[in-house]
Amino acid sequence: MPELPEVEVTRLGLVDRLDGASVRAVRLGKPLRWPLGIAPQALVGARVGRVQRRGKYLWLPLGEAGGLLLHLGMSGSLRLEAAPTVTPAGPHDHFEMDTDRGRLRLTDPRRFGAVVWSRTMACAPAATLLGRLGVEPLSADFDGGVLHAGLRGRRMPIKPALLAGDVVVGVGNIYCSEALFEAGIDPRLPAGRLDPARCERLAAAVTDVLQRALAAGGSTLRDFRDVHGLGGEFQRQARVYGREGEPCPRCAGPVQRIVQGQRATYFCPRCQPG
DNA sequence: ATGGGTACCTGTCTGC
DNA sequence: TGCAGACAGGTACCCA
Repeated sequence: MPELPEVEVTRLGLVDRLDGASVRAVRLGKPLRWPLGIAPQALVGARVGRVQRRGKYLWLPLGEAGGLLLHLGMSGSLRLEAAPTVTPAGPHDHFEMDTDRGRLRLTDPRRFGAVVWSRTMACAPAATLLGRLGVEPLSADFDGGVLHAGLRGRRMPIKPALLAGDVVVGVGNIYCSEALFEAGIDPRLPAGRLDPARCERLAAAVTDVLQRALAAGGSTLRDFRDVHGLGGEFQRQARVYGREGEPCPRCAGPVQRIVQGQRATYFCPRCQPG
């Protein structure tokens, strides 16, 4: 997916344009990960509030009508098209919400994404999905201490441990490899073995990588688009992700690719000793 | 509690 | 050219 920067880029593109919009129609395409959980007509007439983000989830408040929890899965993106430019729904458009400010559309070829109705963020099903999420990496609450405390006792390698999202949210497969490279930490190191100094370096690297990605509009490997249909640029700045065999930008040795938990990890064995 | 594996689904690229 | 197989940004869930 869309990792945290891509979701935040999406949120930033929606928040002002949708704030106060009134819902005119809701249409569903093929089934997504879970059913919507409410009749689409029940949302007609609702007024949209300010879009929020928690981890990689977006929350679209709908006033009295509750709200929608959205996830972009692996291949999803949201577009907001103004009235004159609306295009017909394609085969991968699985959710559409017409408002007086334009049409919001979820395009998601792989359909790992989700749009789920919930009364509030604090009740099920939203609360269930959000309940296990760790700290927000771009908030003041996140630092090396949080990381160190959260990883204590874990024998799982740091790469999948960071990816799991229960200590810190939003660090997906690209940014995980990038942050570990920036911090000089071996992705295979057992998570609980990271000392406070390494945790401090890693927390700083996570924050830095995510902020730079956000500034670049996120990463577009294939599917991701912002609400205007534009791709992100961060993938060009990636130091190790997707660069197996290429020279490490620091030591010029070959970048290595390994598989951890069925996901590719890219790293430099010389610059990431532990 | 931790952690490993599986499942969901489609499109694209690689190698034979 | 055709086709099988690998691979892709995520994460809930089941089981050991």
